[in-house]
Amino acid sequence: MKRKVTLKQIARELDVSISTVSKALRDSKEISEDTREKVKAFAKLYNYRPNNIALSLKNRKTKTIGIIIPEIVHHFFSKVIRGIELVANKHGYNVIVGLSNESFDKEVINMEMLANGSIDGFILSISKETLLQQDYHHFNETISQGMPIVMFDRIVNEIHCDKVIVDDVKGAKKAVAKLVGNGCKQIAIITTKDYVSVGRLRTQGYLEALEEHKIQPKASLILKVDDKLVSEDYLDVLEDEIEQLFKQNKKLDGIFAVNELYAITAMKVARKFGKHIPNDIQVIGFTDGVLSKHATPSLTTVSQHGQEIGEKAAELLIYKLEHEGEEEHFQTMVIETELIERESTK
Amino acid sequence: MKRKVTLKQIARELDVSISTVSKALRDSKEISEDTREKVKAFAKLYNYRPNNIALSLKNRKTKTIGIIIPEIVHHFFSKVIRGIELVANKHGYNVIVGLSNESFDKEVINMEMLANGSIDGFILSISKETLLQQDYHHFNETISQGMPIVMFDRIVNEIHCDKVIVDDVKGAKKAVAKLVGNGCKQIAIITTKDYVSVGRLRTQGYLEALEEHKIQPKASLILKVDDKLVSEDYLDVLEDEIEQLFKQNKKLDGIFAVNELYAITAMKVARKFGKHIPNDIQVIGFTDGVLSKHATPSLTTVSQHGQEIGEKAAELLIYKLEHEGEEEHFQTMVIETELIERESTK
DNA sequence: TGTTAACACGAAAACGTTTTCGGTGCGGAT
DNA sequence: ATCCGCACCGAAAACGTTTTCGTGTTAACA
Repeated sequence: MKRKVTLKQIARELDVSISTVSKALRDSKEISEDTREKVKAFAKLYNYRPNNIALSLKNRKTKTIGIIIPEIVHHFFSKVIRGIELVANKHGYNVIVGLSNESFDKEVINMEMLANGSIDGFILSISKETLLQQDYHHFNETISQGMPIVMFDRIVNEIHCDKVIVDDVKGAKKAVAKLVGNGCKQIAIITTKDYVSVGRLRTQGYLEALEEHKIQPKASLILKVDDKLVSEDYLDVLEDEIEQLFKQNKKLDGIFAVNELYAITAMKVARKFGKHIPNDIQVIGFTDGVLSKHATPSLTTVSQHGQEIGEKAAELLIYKLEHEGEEEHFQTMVIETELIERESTK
Repeated sequence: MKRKVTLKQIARELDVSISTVSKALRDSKEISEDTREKVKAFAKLYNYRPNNIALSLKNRKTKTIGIIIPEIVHHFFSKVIRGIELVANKHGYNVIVGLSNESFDKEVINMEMLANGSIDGFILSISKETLLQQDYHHFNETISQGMPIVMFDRIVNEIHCDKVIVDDVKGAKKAVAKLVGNGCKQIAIITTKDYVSVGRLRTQGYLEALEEHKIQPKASLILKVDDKLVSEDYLDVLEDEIEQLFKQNKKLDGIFAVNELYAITAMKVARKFGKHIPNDIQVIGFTDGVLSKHATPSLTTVSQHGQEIGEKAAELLIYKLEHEGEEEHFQTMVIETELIERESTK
């Protein structure tokens, strides 16, 4: 077991000073051709690589980006990570991920752990619990310490930082307009409780679309599920609630669901009620997921372009990191959604 | 913007030495009650937190685990990460992830980037390209530098390190035995080309199960797809190949697929051929995926317990890290698979 | 011969910690 | 008066770099 070789060891072996070795390796003109060659040869032989930690300490830059997300077993979030990793790597950065698991405490702890020198900046999506408690002190504190943050998807306006979001309202409008255009008269929405920003925005889009098409919204067509139900364990409860929706609206012929699972479950319920998709009832989901593509029938969906979100977020952050000291100016980037038409609509 | 406060600043403000501050904060008996209180109060006021990088440099430990996986947009891998993160955090470790994207070069580059001091050890799953080229020098090099590695899922026996795997052979046998037990006479396997270890092992399990039940394997029942086809873009090609399988075996009544996508696609093809699942043909997949659960019909599958794999891998690694110097002894941990029965089998 | 400039290299500081090893001052014992 | 021990604190090294500044040697030049 040969430990990693350091400048000091090379210096000792070659009987020169540490500075000479360092300079030689960095091709400084100060060092004679002769010693430069000698040092380089030796370094190559022993496979010398500068120690990242020492460099980080010296430069006060870690070349590392911290990611905090609520959950990683999730198609959307993993796509975002992929996007971040892609451009981070291209710029010589690494990514270190922390999972909040939708918990406020874990979010805070994770951020504190990373903020003490381990990373140069954050890219994050806020946990549900944090959104619920509306306690954002940890974001403000890290920002005030000079550490830039980029938020994506689940954001809050109060925080002064760069943001990358999807136009949830517009995406939802597109979907609902599609249903209307396809002849649906009774369009329901299956959404989450209001405190999660994206649920609220998509509901807003639903309402706006109805209004634009002069359709009176009906309370019975708006199903707000507790979003613990996304966690796959409460599937039965979710199914029950959707069944109620069907029973209360016999003439239901269109469903817009704010996520993939709700949509898939709605299709399952529809089938149970003997309704044919898309002839009797049409369904549109909202997500980047893998379920939509491979379900039967495959699901028409509003794609969020998770990877692109990640890429943009990383670009914004890295720009901030490499242009420090310039006047602060935060932007909110909106990624266009795309309606991907599949078999669940006409 | 107030930068993070350091020991030196506290020392200057309080007119004591750096050492005194450090000791006071760590409750050293060397420092008088008085100054201890004073220092602590000041530190608390300015929200002092020791700089991780400096600590890492001093201790030559980063308390960080490097993960290298081929792909993150993948249910199995993200579950593994979740497991790793869980126990890592419990022990005060962070995780930093690198994606090889199934490329040998990216795997090497990522490892080199992290091995220079950024992390204490690796948890990784080998990329397909690496398995194909059988070039494992980067693993051996990092190990010989004293950095422990734990491999999971896709491993090679040549490398001397801890490993966490699923009993692919046994899992496959369970699945095929189930099909046999359910009365299937013509059981096909849809698998990958041989160089990916898991595909090979699962095929082996398939063959062993047949043998145990005195069934002659037939070459036409073994479909080896190029595994670029998992990438969702070659779906049509995959579908074609499976159609050929159906055409060549009119009496096909059981399918064992080595991953979720193959299984789902097989069900799609079956439906196209007018076969009813599970009455005419039964299907079993191999994975932890989300598709299986929500497909119609839902898919009977061999679960790999990805999260548990991650947890065990992290435990192995952390044990190694915290018991350095003890005699080397590598173990290979086998996580039991579980056959989850759903609607695609009788 | 004395001055200067170029060249080649080393010492040391700095990044932020922790820890070892010495102090200093003081009270009590001899 | 001398010595010892104790309580309290600081200097300095160490982790591995990079970089600034200084210094010695040599050759060129007046």
